[in-house]
Amino acid sequence: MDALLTQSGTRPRADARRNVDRLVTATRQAINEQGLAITTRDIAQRAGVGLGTLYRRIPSLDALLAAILTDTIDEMTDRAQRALDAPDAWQGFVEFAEAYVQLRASSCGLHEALSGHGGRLDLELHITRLQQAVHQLVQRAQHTHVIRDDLDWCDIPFVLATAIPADHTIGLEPRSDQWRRSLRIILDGLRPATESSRSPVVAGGLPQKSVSAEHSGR
Amino acid sequence: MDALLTQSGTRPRADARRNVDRLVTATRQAINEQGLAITTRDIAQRAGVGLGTLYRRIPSLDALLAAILTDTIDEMTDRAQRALDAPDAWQGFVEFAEAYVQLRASSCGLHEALSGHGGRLDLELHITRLQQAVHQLVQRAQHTHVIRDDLDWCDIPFVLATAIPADHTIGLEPRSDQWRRSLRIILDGLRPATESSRSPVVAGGLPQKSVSAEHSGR
Amino acid sequence: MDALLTQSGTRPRADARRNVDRLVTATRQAINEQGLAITTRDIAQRAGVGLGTLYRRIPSLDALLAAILTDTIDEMTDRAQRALDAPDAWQGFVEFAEAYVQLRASSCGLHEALSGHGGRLDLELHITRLQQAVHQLVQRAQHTHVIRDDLDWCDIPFVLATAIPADHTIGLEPRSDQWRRSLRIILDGLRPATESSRSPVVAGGLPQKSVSAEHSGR
Amino acid sequence: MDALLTQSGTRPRADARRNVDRLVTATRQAINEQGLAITTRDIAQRAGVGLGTLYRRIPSLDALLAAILTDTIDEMTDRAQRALDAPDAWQGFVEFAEAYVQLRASSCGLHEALSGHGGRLDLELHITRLQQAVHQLVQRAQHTHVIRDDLDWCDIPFVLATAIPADHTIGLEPRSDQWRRSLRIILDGLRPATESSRSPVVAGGLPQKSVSAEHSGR
DNA sequence: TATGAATGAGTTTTCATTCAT
DNA sequence: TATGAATGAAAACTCATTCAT
Repeated sequence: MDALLTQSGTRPRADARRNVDRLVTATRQAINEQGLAITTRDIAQRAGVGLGTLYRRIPSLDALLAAILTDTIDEMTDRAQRALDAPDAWQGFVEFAEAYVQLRASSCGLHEALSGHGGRLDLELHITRLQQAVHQLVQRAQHTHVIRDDLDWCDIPFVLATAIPADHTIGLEPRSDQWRRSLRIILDGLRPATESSRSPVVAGGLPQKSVSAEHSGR
Repeated sequence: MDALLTQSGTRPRADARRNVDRLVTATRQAINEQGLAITTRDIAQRAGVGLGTLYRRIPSLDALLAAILTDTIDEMTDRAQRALDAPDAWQGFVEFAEAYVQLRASSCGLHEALSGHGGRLDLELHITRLQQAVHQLVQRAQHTHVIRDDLDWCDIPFVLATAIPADHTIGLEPRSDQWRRSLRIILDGLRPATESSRSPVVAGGLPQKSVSAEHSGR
Repeated sequence: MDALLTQSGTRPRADARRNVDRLVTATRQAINEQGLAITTRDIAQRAGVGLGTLYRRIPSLDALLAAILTDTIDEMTDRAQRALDAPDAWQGFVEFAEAYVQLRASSCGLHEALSGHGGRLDLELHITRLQQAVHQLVQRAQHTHVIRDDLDWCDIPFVLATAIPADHTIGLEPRSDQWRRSLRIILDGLRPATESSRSPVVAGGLPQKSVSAEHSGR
Repeated sequence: MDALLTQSGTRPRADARRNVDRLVTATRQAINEQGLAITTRDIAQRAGVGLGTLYRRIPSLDALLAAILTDTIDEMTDRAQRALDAPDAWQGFVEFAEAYVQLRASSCGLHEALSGHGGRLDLELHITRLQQAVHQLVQRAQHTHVIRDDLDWCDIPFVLATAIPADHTIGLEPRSDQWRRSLRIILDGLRPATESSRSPVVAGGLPQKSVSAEHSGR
C-alpha cells in the first residue's frame, strides 16, 4: 500500500500517511457501496480532502483501485501460505477457504475486478502468486485424500467463488454470514464420499476464526 | 425481446428485424466481455449499424439492457416452473439448477445487475416471480427429503448464484463446462448425508440437457 | 407555394399537389402549436405521409418553413397594395393594419421568424416588397393628415407589431380577439390630436373584415 | 443570480465569481442575438471558458436560462411595486410602462419564454407575482381615471408586450429608442379621450429615466 | 501545502436528410 | 412510387486529471 505514496522525499510523512489512510478507507467504503464505478470526487469527499490532495498522494484512480485490490489479493496469498503450515491438511484448507471467501465477499470490488470487468487494472503478478499458493494447498489436500480426487485443483477456486453472496442473487437480502452458509455446503461437497458426515449449516458450524480487521468490510 | 421493436402495427421490415437481432446479439456479447459498463457506440459498432439505427430500435440503452436481462430472468422462472412438473423432486431441482447456473453463466451482465450495481435497471417484477418459483421448487425438494433440511430455502439461490465461472476467479481460464463442475460439487453438498453417493466430476457427469439456443451465450 | 413542387415533369400532378397541400397545412398547424421548433417527423405524421414523400415534395425543412412564411408575407403585401386603392386614406390604413396584425397573430411562426431568430430562413426579397407597400400606405395617410405627422413611417410597423398577442405576456391567457383590442388602442394613439375621438374597446369595435381563410390560423 | 453559484458555504474564489459573471453576460448576449435556442458550447465560447467550467457553475442550461429570465421578471415586479408609491397615478404607470418595455426589449429571450415556447422553463411563481403588481397598478390608474376605463386591466400588458422592437418587424432596422417611440403612441392611445393631448414622438419625449445598468442589454 | 477551479474528451440521445425495399 | 430504415453530426452533460490560488 505504501507504493501509493508518490513522493520519496525526506520529511515528516505524518499527515501524508494520514491522508493516504483516509483515502484508502474512503475508497474501500465507496467500492463496497457502489462497486468499482466510483468517482474521484466521491472518494475525496468521503476522505474529507480536496481533489488536489488526492492526486498528490495517488497517481491515478486506477492505481488506487489496483492498490486496494492488490492488497486484498496479497492477503489471500498470505493466508494460503500460512495454511500450508497447518498440521492437518483439511483443517489448513478450510482455514484458507474461509479467509478467501470472506475477503472476496467483503470487497465486492475485488469480485467485480476478478470477474474480468476490471480488466484495465493490472493485477497479473499478484494473482499469479495467489494461484501458486492455492495450487500447493489443494495438492496437499488431495494427496492426503481429504479432498475428493476427481477434481482438478483449478476447480477449487472456481467452486469457492460460489460461496460469495452475490449481493441480492434473485432479489434476496443475504444474511451477514451468508458466505459461511454457502461455504459449509461446498466444503461438504468437496470431501471424498467416505468422509461425508454432514455438519448442520448454522452460524458457528465452522470455526469462527476471523479475518484481520484490515479487511473486514470497512 | 420483441418488445424492443418500436413500431407496433405492421410486420417489421426484414432489415429492421435483422438489425434488432444484431443489436441484441452484439449487446449480449459486449456485456459478457465487459459487463454492464458498455457504450452505445460499442454496441452499434459490433452490430455493424449506426448510432441512429440503434436508437430507432431501442428507446434507451438502459431499456436495452433491461430487456436482455429480463429475458434471461423470465427464462429462469420458466425453467423453475417446468421443473415443478418433474415426477422426481431431486431430478426436477437438478434440472432447474443446471438451467439457472448456465443462464447466469451465459449472461454475466445479469450477475452484475442482480449484484445490486445495476440498480438503475428496473427488474423488480421479474425477479419477484423468479423468487416465488424457486421457493416452491426448493420447498418440494426439502419436504421429500432430497435436499438436506438444515438449509433455508434462500441458501440455495445464494450458493448456486456464482457457480458461473466468475471469469478468471484467480486468473485461471475457466473450462467451457466449469459451471457444470462447480454445480456437481454443490449438488453433492446439498444432499442429505445418507444420500451422499459421489458421482465423479467430469464432463457428462450431469444430464446434458442444454438450455435453449436463445440464451447460450451468443 | 408552387415553388415547393420539386419536380418539373409532365405528368398528373394530382396527388403530388394533394400531398403538398397536406404538408403545408400540417406544418402551419404544427408551427402554431409549437413554434418554429418542429421536426420533419412531426410534420410527416400530421400530414399522413412518409418522410420519403415529404422529401420528394420539399427540398428541405427550412425551404418549407420559408415558403409558408413567405406566403404570409406576400399576403400582407397584397393587403397593403389593395389598401392603397381605398378611397379613404385612414380607412385604407385601418384595413391594412387589421390584416397585418391578424396575419402575424395567426402565424406565430412568422412572428418568431421576423423577430430575428429565424435568421437562417431567407425572406429578404419578400420583406422588401412588403416594406415598400407599407411605406406608400403610411405616406398617403400622413400626407392627408389622418395619421399624426410627428411619426416616421417606420414607426408604424413597429408599433403595430405591439398589437400581436405575445401569447401569454405575463402569464395571461389572451382573448381570441386580443389583437383587435390592442389595435384599437394603437390606432387611437396614431390619430392626430384633433381627431382623437375614442371608440370603446369592445369586440366589434372595428370592422369585422376577416382575413382570407387561407391564413386564419389553421 | 447568485443562486447560480453552486457552492454555498465559503466565499467563492475570485476566478469562480468572474466566470459566473462572464457566463451570465455571455448568455444574455447570446439570447439577444439568437433567442433561447442557444447551445452550451456557444455560451462557453463567448464566455471564454470550457464546457466543464460552465457546468461547474450551473446545474443545467435550462437552469441558467431560467435564472436569467427570472431575474428580469423580478426586476419588472419591483418596478411595478415601486410605481405604486408614485404620488401621481398616471406618472407611476408611465414609469412602470417604460421599465417594463425596456426590460422586455433588453431581454428578447424573455419575450420568447413568455410567448409560450419556452415552456420547459418554470417561471410560474415569478410571473404570478408580476401579474399581481401590474393588476394593482392599472387598477389604480383606472380608478383615478387617468387610463380609459373601457379597457380590461389585462389589455395593458398585452398592448405593451411587444413594444419591444421585434427585431426587424418587416425587415427594418429599429432605432435604439424604437421601444420609446412605440410606447409614446400606445400611452397616447390609453388616455381617456378628454386627456388626449399629444406630445410629439421624439427622443426625449419621455423622461429618460434609465433602467439599471444590470439589464441594459449587455 | 491543500484546495477546488478549469478543462475537454467521451457518453447518451435527437433529428434532418438519404436511400434501400 | 411511397415508405420508413439508416445514418452521423451535433447537443447536453459527466468526470478523470491538471493547475492556479
